[in-house]
Order: sequence, then structure tokens, then C-alpha cells
Amino acid sequence: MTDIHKPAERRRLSMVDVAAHAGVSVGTVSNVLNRPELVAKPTLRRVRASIKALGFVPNAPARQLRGGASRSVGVMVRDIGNPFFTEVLPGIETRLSQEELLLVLCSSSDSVEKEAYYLQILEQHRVPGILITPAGDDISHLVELRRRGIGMVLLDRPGADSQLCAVAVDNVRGGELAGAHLLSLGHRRIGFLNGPPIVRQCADRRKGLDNAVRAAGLDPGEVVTEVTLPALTPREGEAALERLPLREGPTALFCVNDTVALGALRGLEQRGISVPHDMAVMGYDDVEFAAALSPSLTSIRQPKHQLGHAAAELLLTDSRGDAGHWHQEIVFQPELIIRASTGASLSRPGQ
Amino acid sequence: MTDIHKPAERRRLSMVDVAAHAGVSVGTVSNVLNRPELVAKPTLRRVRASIKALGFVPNAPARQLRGGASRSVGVMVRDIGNPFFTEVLPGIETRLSQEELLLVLCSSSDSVEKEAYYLQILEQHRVPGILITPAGDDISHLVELRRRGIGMVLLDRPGADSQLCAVAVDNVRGGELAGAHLLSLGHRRIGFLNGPPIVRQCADRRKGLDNAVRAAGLDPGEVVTEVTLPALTPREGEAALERLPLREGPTALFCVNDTVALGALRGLEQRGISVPHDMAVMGYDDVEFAAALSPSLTSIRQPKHQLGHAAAELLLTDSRGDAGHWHQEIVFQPELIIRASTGASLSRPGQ
DNA sequence: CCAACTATTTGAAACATTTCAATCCCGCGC
DNA sequence: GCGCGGGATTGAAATGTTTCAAATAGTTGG
Repeated sequence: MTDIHKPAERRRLSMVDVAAHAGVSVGTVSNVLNRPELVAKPTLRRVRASIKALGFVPNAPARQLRGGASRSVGVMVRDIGNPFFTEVLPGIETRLSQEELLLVLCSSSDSVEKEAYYLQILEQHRVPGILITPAGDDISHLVELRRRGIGMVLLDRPGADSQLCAVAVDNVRGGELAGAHLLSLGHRRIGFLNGPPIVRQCADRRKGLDNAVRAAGLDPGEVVTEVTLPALTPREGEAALERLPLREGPTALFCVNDTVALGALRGLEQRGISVPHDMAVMGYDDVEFAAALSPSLTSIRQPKHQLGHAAAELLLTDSRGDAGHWHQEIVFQPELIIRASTGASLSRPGQ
Repeated sequence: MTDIHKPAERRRLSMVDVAAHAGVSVGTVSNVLNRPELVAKPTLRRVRASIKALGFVPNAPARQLRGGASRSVGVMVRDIGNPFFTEVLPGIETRLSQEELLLVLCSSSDSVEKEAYYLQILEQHRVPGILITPAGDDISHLVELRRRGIGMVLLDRPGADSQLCAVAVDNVRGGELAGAHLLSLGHRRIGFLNGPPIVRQCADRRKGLDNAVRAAGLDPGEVVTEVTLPALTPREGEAALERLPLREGPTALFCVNDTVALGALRGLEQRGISVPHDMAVMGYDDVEFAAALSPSLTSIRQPKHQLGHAAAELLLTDSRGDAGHWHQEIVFQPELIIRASTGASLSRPGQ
């Protein structure tokens, strides 16, 4: 096959070129693309041959301009570096790709401004829906976007009274599970390595922890020492140890997520503090690596893949604007996974 | 008969509405948006007030139709579930967000067909560039896309003779480092838990391992026992142990990435095989959790954040079509990180 | 008071599609 | 022969921008 070496690309081809090449009108070319059943067989063949021969590629923006909504949905996370989100992502992707939808990933980096900026861009792109873990506490701007016709589902965050769909895991319950576990092991001074309280998940887990303490007839103010980390990274988890009176203080550490716990474990090892003997440690999320840490990490498991999948599912019905759709909230229940790092008698390593 | 009033479904506003409201022409509204310096101050104020009052949101597809390329770049990974990719992602995102570019994330799930499908969609969207870790070995379709004017940078994959830009880490060298390390510890039978050889990275690491073996004057055929995993997950890493003659076979396991190593460690523990005493284990990538595994994992570090950042940088110059741009390949060097899992005398835990 | 500028603003073409009413063609029944 | 029905095709309007040549208003110098 002798190839035609075009030196450089000039104007891109449009349906007009295809139509001319095939000897039909643009309307017919459009029909071939969108409603082939309306086109006679021979014409169909001829036009398809022309498309292939010329290497025509439809122009999605033009299509969208006429047609309406785009085929990409926005996914806004607070931090792509956080393994929790990256473990939720596959669940989302799986569902979206079934619908042939593109996933536009935005990371607000916990900045309300950056979030607002991205939301604006997504709205300009006329995405049919957005899946979001909001950076701030106020979500009225999201309700407003929803009102303007953009499907909106809160990810890992209860919808409250907001009339927004939401998929979440019960963080208060998770905090309770963690607190109850540590208390049942006899710990009476608990260090809580938490994120900023503006982040809803952090606030809720703290609330749950307090509930557990009170349920045991104790005073949270005396039992819990909280340290607030500026970011939920291993580095900050390690650094936070500096701000705890380790030797004569807490006998157990509850980390607001496994990433922070990872840093804490590292830091404790360097300081020669043995886990769980001198200090019990537990995390939250039960990410992939939690079971394999040294020592294996007790954690609160969240059904991450399901979370993403359910969120995508909900977004699909929301953005389709189905008449039958109604504001809906799915709350998954967290699960306590006991491992070696809290030194409970029966440790089930590897699971 | 029920006349449902749908406030959310009203026709979206266009610049025509804004122009009417402000008493100017659409041309002026466009200027306010794109070249405010050409517009008189009072007009500017008036138009901006109208935009705000009406809640006008520009239509990105229409804009693009006229303007040309889109403001989103495609990022295609082989598997979003793989922490290697998710640790590369922040590097990419950081650079792209500086340019106010959106990141469209596609996961080929190692399927050449799915990759082709997504590439087609991305081309239809007229993205200015694509950053890709190809699923298959043949990349001629990528060269073709590049020729048609789409910036293209190979991520974590050498460009070979292809005239494509590439950012990679030297995988052959990484394999050599790993092999040399294990050999220096006296191991003479090495099990290699590898991915499918179609995946370039896997093939290269194997090649490096063989090089190291030969450099030690030994025969790879005798030293190395390779097991090919269908997917690079902890589950498969664990399952792969079944296919190795563990007791009288290899004394060391080289896993093609840390995720696989994680599964292998789990499986060995369950079988009561002590690491590193009965079996040395090492991984590849040095992902976040590697240092905190039990035992801490010897691995080959890849500069993941830099990799992503460099790839994005290269893509920017490539898709700008700068006259000065020339096919370029950046190869980072991997680094051996020795930890407890290979039982080398000086273990530096935590780092 | 006019010519010559300059600073603004305007109007319409162009972009690549989709949609749909109108037309064309062809065989068929009468 | 004629009209009719219906499948296939056409042509043009519509979508929401940007761009740019042309028009308009405002200012200055002579």
C-alpha cells in the first residue's frame, strides 16, 4: 500500500469533507454516525469507507454545542496523594466506564478556593454531574450547582439536610468502634492524631471517640489528648509525636487515617517505643497496606470500592434527572479490624 | 395535565442575554471576558454586573469550537489500582494545575482495546496532549496520533526509536541493582514474580536481573525461576507462591513491584516461612508503605513525583508545538533501598 | 468648523455539528 | 397513466462562542 506522505496537518477534516468525498450531504453523514438505521445499506458503506479513507475524527465540542451535556463527569477529591481516595477511584471508574463516560479528576488540595475554581471550570464544560468530597464545611455552593441542573453526589460525606445525594461511611460509628476497642484493652489515656476539625470526617471521628469514652463512664476531656495535623501525611504523623507527652502521656494512639498511622509507627520505632507493648496504635480506612505494616495495623475498614461504585451509580441517576429520582443517602457501616498494633490477644495477622 | 414548573430546566443563558441585559453587543461581552483591556471602564463594570446578576456561565464547548484545542489533557494509566500510578499522579496534577489544565484520567485496565477506545474519545475531544503508559508493546498508533497534532509523552516507558517524547526510569538498571543485591547476599536461586512479558517494564526488569546474574558468572537459566502473574495485585502475589517450589527452591524472591511483594509477604507469613531468615524478599517502586511493611521491604526506588512532573512538563512543550521542541527522552535512575526483608547486615529501618 | 486621529463598540462571518421539515424517487394499486 | 405511500436524502436553521473589519463617538490641531 503506497502511503500518502502528507507533510503537515492543515485544517482538520469536517463532515463536509466526508460528505463531498462520498457524494452525499452532511445530513447523511451525521445520520451514518448517529442513526445508521435510517440510512440505506449501500450509502452506509460508502460513507463509512470515506470516513476511514480520509481519517475523519468527529469533533466532540461541536457535537456537544448542539447536543447539550458533555460525556465527562467531574470527580473532585481533597487530595490525590491520599490512598483512601485512590482506593475509591477504581470503584468510580468501573461504573463510569460502563456508561462510556470520561472521568475528569480534580484535586482541591484541601483549598476551598481551588475547589471553587475547578467547580467553575466543570460547570463551564457542562458536565452532567460531579462527584465531590468537599474541602470545606459549607456546601451551599454545591446545592446551588445542583439547582442549576448539574448532578451532584457527596462522596464520603453525609448530605445532612442539604437535599444532596450522598454516599458515606458512618464516621461517628467508626470513631466509636475505635474508642471502644482501645478502652476495652484498658487504655485510659488516648492520643488522637486528628486532621483539622473543619474536615467533617475528622470532626465526626472525634465525636465517635468521645461517645465511646462517655459510654464507658469516663470524661473525654481527661482521656483524650488531641493533636491537630496540618495535613494527613506520614510526615505529619511522625512530626505530631513531638507534640505529645509520649513517655508519661497516652498509652494508645488513634490515628485519623492509616497514612498518618504509618508515619506514627515509623516515628515510634525511631524513638525506641515498642508497639504495641509501650504504645498501642490504630489507624482508620484499612487501606491495602495496613495488614502488612510492622506491626500489622488495627484499623477501621471502609468499603472503599463499593463506596466509589455506589457514588457513581447515584450520580448517574441524579444527572439523568430521572423523574423518579429523589434525594438519597447511602451510609455504609465501618468495621473494626483487629490486628497486632493494638496488642489484642487474638491477632489475626494477614487479614 | 400537571403543568410542572421546572426552574432548573430553563434554557441556559448565553452571551446574547448578557448583552441585552447590559445594553451592549455580544462582541463587547466577549471582549469583557477575553480582552478586558480593550473595553472602557464603565462598560466593563456594567457588563460584569450583568454577568453576575444573571448568573451567566460561559459555554466551554462553544468556546472550544471556535478556538481550537481543549484545556484538558488525557492521562492514560494501565491500572488506577496500582499505587505506583497513584503516586505519579500528584506530580502530574501539580504541573497541569499550574497551567489551568484539566486532567482527564483514563484507565486502560491493561486492555489494548480499551486503550484504543479511550484514545479515540480523547482525540474527538481535541485534547492538546496525552500522557500515556501504553498497555501493549506496539506504539505505532501513538506515533500516528502525534503526527496528527496531539502532543504525546510516554510515561514510565522508553520511547525507543519512535520519535515520541518519553519519561522513564531505567528498568534494566533497576533489575540489575536488584539482582546484584540478592547475589551479593549469597543467593543462588532466585524466584522472580513477574508480570506478563508484553508489559515492557516487566520484560526490562527481567533483562536487568539476567544481566546481573551473568555479570556474576552464572547462568540465568539456572538461577532464575520466573512465575508470570496475570495481574500485579497482592492477591496474585500471594497466589503465585503456589507455583514456586518454596521449600527446596529459591532462597530469595524478587517481586516486580511492591504491591506483589506485599501479597508475597502475607503468603509467606501464613505458610510459616520467615522473612528474611528462610526467604529474602524484595520489591520494586519503593511506594509509600514499603518502609513500614513487616519486615520493612528492600526495594528499588523510582522518583515517582518527579516522573509525573517531568512528564507533564514535556507534554506542555510538546503540545504547544514549539518550533524549538525536539523529541526528547528523560531517563531517571533507580536507586536500591536496602531494608530488613533481604536481611542485609546494615538495615536502616524507616528509611 | 473641518480633518485626522484615537478609543470604543458593533455586526456578521466562521466554527462543526444535529435536527427536522421538505423533497425526491420509485414501485404499486387502480 | 395517475396518484400515492413511504423510505432515503437533502438543505438550512440553530447551537454559543471568537474574531475582525467596519462604523461610531470623542478629541485635538489647524
